[in-house]
Amino acid sequence: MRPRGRPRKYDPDTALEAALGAFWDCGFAGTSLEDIAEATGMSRPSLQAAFGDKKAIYRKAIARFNVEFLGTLEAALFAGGSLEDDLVGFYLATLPTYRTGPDGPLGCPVICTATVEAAGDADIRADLAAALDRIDADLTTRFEQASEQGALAPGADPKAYGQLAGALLHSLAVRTRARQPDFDAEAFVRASVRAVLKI
Amino acid sequence: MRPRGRPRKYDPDTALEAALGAFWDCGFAGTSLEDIAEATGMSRPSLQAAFGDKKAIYRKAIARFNVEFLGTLEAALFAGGSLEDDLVGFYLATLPTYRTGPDGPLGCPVICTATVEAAGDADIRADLAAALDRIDADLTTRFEQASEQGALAPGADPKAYGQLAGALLHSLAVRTRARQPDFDAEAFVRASVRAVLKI
DNA sequence: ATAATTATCTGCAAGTTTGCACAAAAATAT
DNA sequence: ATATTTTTGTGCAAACTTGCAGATAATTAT
Repeated sequence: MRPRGRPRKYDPDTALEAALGAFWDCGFAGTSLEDIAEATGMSRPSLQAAFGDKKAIYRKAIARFNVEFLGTLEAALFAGGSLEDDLVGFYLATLPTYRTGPDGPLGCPVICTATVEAAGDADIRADLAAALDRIDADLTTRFEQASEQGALAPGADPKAYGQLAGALLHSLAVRTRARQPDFDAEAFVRASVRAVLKI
Repeated sequence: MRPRGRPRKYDPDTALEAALGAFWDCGFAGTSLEDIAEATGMSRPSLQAAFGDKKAIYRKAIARFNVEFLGTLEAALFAGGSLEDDLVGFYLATLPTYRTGPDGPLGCPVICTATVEAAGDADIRADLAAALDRIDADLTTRFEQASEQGALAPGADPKAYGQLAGALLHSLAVRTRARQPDFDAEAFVRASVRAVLKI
């Protein structure tokens, strides 16, 4: 059953996805409300009425991305394979996303655009820290699981390995957006996982 | 002997350092020429006459930072200690810089602010890629040196280890700016180095 | 039908941002 | 002294950005 007033012309979820695309390209400060309006097909006043000001739009778009993307990563990380396979699968699962973009790979919208704003904005900083924490926690859980199954060296600290593995993800995001000419993401992932797992 | 015309009121190097401070805080897009003028004490037209437009100021400020900072890091990396000590020293050498900032740690001005702009600006992207490449190359050289001295596993690829070690630096930059509440940079560095070196 | 509700659209007003033109100032060269 | 050179400073014009007010449209409730 429909709500009472005039029906929305645009689906909020679709609009947030389009808004994310704009922020992904140019970052928070580099994107104007006009850019977002163009990307979503909505007018500025409609955007503001639906989501709030620019910062609110940004945070909602990022939050929406995190739900979906981190879910995908967690599925890969806990796919039930060997530790090496699951880790490699975890990183490779980012690549279709990190490589999207109208004119080339844009990396991760959170790591590559929220980091700048984190210095001056406590809310965005907390959002970013929470996202990084969740990645660390997921990876730590996976290493704990591996440790229980004897797939990790006896004295190894799962939390330290979780943070180390998280670091690879951050770098992958940055390197993808920077487009280092000779960087091969797949080779980097496989070699790094093997090095970390002492294979 | 002085040059011919009216003497400069401000030292270009000092001005670029002040401009870097402004960009470090708010990023490229988030910093206005007025902000830079205030930080340097110069008027906007003087800034433009001395360095060019905003992008030119940014690139010169970043280039100046890179010369000094990467020099410091290289000195730590090739201090002549054990591989573990030199690597730990390399990362710890970043912390005084990464932790500076008027209201909290700001991370690395290159990794944390150039990455956003890299998507839309080929020049800044090339600058960033070159900086990341140089870090990778430095670390690779150090691992090659270690390999020759038998301090690395026989089959290990120094380039892969160089990229892995570079990744830790990228993450350190991002994490510092994000201020994860429970993140301990020194512990992260020591544990990660030990894990990578299979100790 | 009429009222009530919700969303959209047009337009404006205030503030920012940028780049440039032009005049003034401070030094050296002749 | 006068001209030349270089930097600095004031001011303006154009474009952009943002937020909001008020009108219009589309739907449901009575």
